[in-house]
Amino acid sequence: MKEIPKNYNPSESEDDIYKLWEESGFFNPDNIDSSERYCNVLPPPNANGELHVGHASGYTVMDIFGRYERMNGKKTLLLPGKDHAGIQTQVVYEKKIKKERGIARDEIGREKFYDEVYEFCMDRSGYMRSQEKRIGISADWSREKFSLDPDGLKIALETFVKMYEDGLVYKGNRIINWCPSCGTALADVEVLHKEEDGKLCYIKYPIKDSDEFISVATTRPETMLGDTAIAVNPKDEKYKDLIGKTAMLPLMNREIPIISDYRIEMGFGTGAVKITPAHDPLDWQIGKDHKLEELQVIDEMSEITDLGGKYAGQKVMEARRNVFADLSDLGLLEKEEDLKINKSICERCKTVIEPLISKQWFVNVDAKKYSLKKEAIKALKEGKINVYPKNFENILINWYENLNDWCISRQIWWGPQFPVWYKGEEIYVGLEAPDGGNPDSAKAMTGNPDSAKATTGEWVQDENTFDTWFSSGQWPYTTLGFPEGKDYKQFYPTDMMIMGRDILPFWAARMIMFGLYKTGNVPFKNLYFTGLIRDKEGHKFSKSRGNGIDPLPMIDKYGADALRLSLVMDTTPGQDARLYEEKIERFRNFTTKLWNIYRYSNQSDENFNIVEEISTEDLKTVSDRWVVSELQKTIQETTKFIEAKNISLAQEKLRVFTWDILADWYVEINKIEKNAKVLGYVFDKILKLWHPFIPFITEKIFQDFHAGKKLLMVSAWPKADESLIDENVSAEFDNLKNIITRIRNIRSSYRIDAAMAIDAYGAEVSGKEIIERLARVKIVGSASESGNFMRISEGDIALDLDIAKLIDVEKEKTRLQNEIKNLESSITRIENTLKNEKFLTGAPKEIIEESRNRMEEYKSKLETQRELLGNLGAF
RNA sequence: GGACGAUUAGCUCAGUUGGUUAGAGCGUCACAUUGACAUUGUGAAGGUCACUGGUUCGAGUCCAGUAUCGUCCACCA
Repeated sequence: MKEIPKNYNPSESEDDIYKLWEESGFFNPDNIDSSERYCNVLPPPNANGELHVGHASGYTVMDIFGRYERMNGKKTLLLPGKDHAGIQTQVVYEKKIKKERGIARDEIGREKFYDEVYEFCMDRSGYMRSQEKRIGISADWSREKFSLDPDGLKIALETFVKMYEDGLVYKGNRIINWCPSCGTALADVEVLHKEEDGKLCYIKYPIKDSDEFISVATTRPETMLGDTAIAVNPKDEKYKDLIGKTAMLPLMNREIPIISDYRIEMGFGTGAVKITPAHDPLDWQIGKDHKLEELQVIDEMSEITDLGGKYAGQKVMEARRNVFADLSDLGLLEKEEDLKINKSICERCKTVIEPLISKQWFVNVDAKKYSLKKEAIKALKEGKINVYPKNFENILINWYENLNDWCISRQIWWGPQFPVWYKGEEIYVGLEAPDGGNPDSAKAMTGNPDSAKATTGEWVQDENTFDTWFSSGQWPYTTLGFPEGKDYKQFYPTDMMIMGRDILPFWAARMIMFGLYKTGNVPFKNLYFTGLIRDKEGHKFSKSRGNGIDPLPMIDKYGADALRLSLVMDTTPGQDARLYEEKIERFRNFTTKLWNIYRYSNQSDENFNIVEEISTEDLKTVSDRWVVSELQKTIQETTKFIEAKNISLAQEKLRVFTWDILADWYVEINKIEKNAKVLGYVFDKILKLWHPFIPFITEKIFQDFHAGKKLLMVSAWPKADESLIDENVSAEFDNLKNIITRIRNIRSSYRIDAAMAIDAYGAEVSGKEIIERLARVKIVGSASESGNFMRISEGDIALDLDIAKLIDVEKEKTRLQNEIKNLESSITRIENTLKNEKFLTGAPKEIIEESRNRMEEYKSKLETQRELLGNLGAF
């Protein structure tokens, strides 16, 4: 007999198991012979850090589906990769060199900086890959991609060229979000809004040729230097007479018109607004519509420009104080109020955003020739993508409907440069530099992309780099090798995409738009959102809070399987879930349980082996038939739930079968009525059913039987054998089960010592030994005609328990009376339902039939209980 | 302001196309060391499914509204 330790030790075997899988070659779909395919291009984590629990959660879901499909015999590809993550990585690396070497990127220079960051990403990628393997993800590492790999990048840049030709991208002056710290423009989605305490400052602007004033309210007094109008709502009675007049801009002594615009809210502040088109998004819109001048008074370094008069050169905050003081001296400061203001901050470095006008590259998401957003909405509405959970489809559509043009140029160094060249006024867009060009001639950045316009007579490449999401939005087909790659041809459109709900607008939405535009097809057929993982109190994990759970120590301590279960069990797609150590521990306990079923099986029979097929002749007892029948139902239901992408319910079904049915009942009974073949058969099936969820322990056990000759990973997913489903066995087994439970109940409620066997009478009772053992009774003789016994019965099993001396008769009477009352009310309820004409005509036949049966069942139970109550009178 | 989500046992959460007496884990209480497992077993207590109305033979589930909490988007100068 094999010596099997009491507990499964994950850290001892997980690495070996993973190696076994990897060396088998079956992570690579080329080694699977099948006409069916399954592909999930994995979301590439940012190659600048390490794996966190959010990655682990996503990978677990991806791996569950991937392993399931592989066991179903499909050529299965989980394609891993890493993303260069432009701004974020640049920020991370700048911090690193600042800390370690005390230098800034300018001191290194663009080219060298780029090379260093590249090396850094390669290093981090390697580390992260090792972490990903520890989660157990069955990805094909031979195909691993990096977002700056030349092949994939070329495809992504070709898209830009195509979009340029189709008029879907343009370079233009628009107001953008400028991060003074990162020194780059940002897309709207890269800006966070944070509410803070601030001041609302009321300034009086004199009306020209009058001694009157008009008051405006602002949270940023310094921007008044760039005011080119004052706007009021046309319906505002208060200002009706002032529309069309001219105000004098204090400090600058500039004449500005008073205009009317419907976007001005009458109730807020004074109802009059200073308009600074160059430094506020709404003002910019209004300025465009009213053809106002745009005066840039703040530059990319957050300093006042020459247009700011005597404040030129001052930092924004400094200018604010000075403007404030000067207005105060002039008596033009009316008052100041406290106000909650919504500050825009950079997602990556948390610096306050400076809205300013800049010449940037934009994607026109609603172009005449091809509307990216409308095509995406259309595809969704046509049901080309199954979205899990379903309601996220509405969120996506809503997001598209509100989508504005997308700024894709960044003034950072880390990332792919625009395939655009300039010579004087000429512009060339294409993958290769035109003749005479010198693509390596990038110069130091000034923040103004126009500086790339060389005047030297040579072609000079645009210095801008792409927004990361421009390339990652194309990930599904760039990684597969659009349009001629073998993988593209066999795996696109992919089957599954899984991501956290927080990156829906960044990523899911863009992949759909790009996929449809470039390939004419959706990038994936199923889109599954996970919720966010939060801490025990429901807070988001964050570095500053220090409440994150690092997945790797958890794997060390409890095993990857336990972590996987804790991340996906009892969860709903798109719904946030909490994670904490006790929860992981609880699932570790489950793996121990599974292990011990295995251990028991070996101990009970020295030739124990797993068995793939079984026939009805092998089923000797009610319990055998019951457990095998229940197993078939479990196979059916588990499969059904996975197909419906409901992994949580699939696992719940399996857990109930494994723990409640198999371990707590069948294994206990098996100790008396041994049937190693049935046990081996059931065990084989649960190993397979559990494998996608907990791959390590299941494979480990499987290898104990197969010693590397066969892999559980590529074993066939079980199919239910309907001939083994016995519709009647459940009721039959329930009699046995219920009688045992009844006795246990009696023991518990009357405090009968668990160690003491209760004498009972009922010699011919079926399942005698099982009842004796599991309920700890001693059947000492036949039922007698008389005597102070408590009779219990379930179906055809009846026992007389000799416990008169041990129990409290009154208590038992009360219990029986209560049960009788419950049964009576249930019966009355069903009777009324069955009397209801509408129910009889409206409800399906099965339901009516079920109700009738249930009523019969209750009635027979009621009779028994009444009889028992009567018997008690004898005591 | 717009969109979306949540509200079910003390806590954390499941609950499939509407159909038994609404479930699990943890926690609590009582008992147990019986041939795997104390990382265990047995049993118990604990819920007017947020509220109001509607549809239906039948509602935790569908519809409308209300309340509270939360998320995202837009944004008030």
